[in-house]
Amino acid sequence: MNFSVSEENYIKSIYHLQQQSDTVTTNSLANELQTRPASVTDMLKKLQTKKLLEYEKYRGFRLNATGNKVALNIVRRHRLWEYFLVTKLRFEWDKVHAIAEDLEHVSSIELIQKLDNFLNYPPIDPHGDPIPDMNGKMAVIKQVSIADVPLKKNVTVSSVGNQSPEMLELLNHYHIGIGTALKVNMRFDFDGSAEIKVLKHAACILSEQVAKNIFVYHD
Amino acid sequence: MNFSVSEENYIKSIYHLQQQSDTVTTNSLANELQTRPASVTDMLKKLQTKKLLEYEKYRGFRLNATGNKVALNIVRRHRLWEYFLVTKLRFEWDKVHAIAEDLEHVSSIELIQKLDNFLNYPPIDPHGDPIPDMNGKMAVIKQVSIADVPLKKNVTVSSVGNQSPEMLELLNHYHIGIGTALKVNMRFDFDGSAEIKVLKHAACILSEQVAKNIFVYHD
DNA sequence: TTTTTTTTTTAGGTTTGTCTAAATTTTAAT
DNA sequence: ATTAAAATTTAGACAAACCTAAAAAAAAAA
Repeated sequence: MNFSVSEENYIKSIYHLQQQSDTVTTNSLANELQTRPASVTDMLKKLQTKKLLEYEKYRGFRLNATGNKVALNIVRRHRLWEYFLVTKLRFEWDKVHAIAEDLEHVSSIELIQKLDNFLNYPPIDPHGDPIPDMNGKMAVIKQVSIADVPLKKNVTVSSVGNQSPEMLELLNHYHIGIGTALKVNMRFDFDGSAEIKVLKHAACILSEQVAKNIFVYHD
Repeated sequence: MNFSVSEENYIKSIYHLQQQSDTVTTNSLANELQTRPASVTDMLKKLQTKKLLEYEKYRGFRLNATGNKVALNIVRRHRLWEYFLVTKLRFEWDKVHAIAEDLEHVSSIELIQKLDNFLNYPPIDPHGDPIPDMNGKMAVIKQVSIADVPLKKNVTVSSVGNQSPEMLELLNHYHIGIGTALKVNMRFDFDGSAEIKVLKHAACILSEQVAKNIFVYHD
């Protein structure tokens, strides 16, 4: 089934609000979408007719199994585009959300599959959130900072805590970005610094302050 | 200024129809957009208020300088996305139009600039049409087939005349695709076959039939 | 030059997604 | 348990983009 941009935005927002509280209220959704409660009620009726919601008047609502699947698909598209924008087009992390918000509504299934393949099936987006696969499954992610990851394990950078230009400068210098594969050779207890090795580049030392801000995942 | 998807589609279609005949008629535009003449008239009024058109009732219409700039920008987005879909996501040439039709309406300027940079500023899209630059300028393209290009010149594949699976198989085998840089080492008058060299691959011989179907450009 | 045909525009209606203001229901407070 | 406050829904409007049917203008034919 196919959904309008508006419908998709409602579905996605309901999904996000459900992560925090099981059922969602009209007001919170109106707030999330920067719209009016009356508009929300209108759309809820529509989504209910399309059988994506459990909804009882005045009682709140939640996505049913179908709605959840649809939501996960939208989230998948959003996060894949974010990953693309950061790793391929070299956008900075904080600039990609708005653009991905547009791109996510281009709903060709083949497009998204081929994009996923092109990006090498990344499990995590640049903000550290997991990317659902075709069936809506996402990896349960053991995301740790370089300060905590086991030594000698091959890991992949998933996100960075501090996005200041200064941090960016440092990361660029050491060839570290989202998706970079690296391993921690050793860690010095004296100051918490870590020696890391990025493929094809010389090993380098990161201070504890930096290490704590680089998050990685491993399988 | 920002335009709705509908407005953009009208602008783009007027631009395309103008390539053939200087002024455009209501009926031809309705036909191009698969819509009704009455709807076209409605939109023309709107585009006229937005000062993109020269339009006299019952007399036909055409884009003015501003409208033309807007149109070229949409064409630029469309063709860059087509190039992306074919060269990066490995879509076949005939499958990309519909998807690019959606992507072209995502109108972040920064997105398109970075995409252009990522793709290495391609001057020609996978159908052999020139890609306008930021200012709407496009290269006048000397597009020739491998059967006609001068020997020893560095050229880039811009499009392929025959898109059958058989042709694709052959091209893949020789590592030839849209954007591939190659040169023609020699050509045999006996049968019109050509020896070509693709970077990092062994030289190979293409029959005249194949050579005639591979179009290239050079600066 | 009339008449006929074709093209284009106007008039009025529909759908989607939004809004405001009023009514209703639920929740909280006295 | 009432009453007051907050949340939600209904009723009725509006803009964008489309539609059909009828009117008007231009082009073609007699």
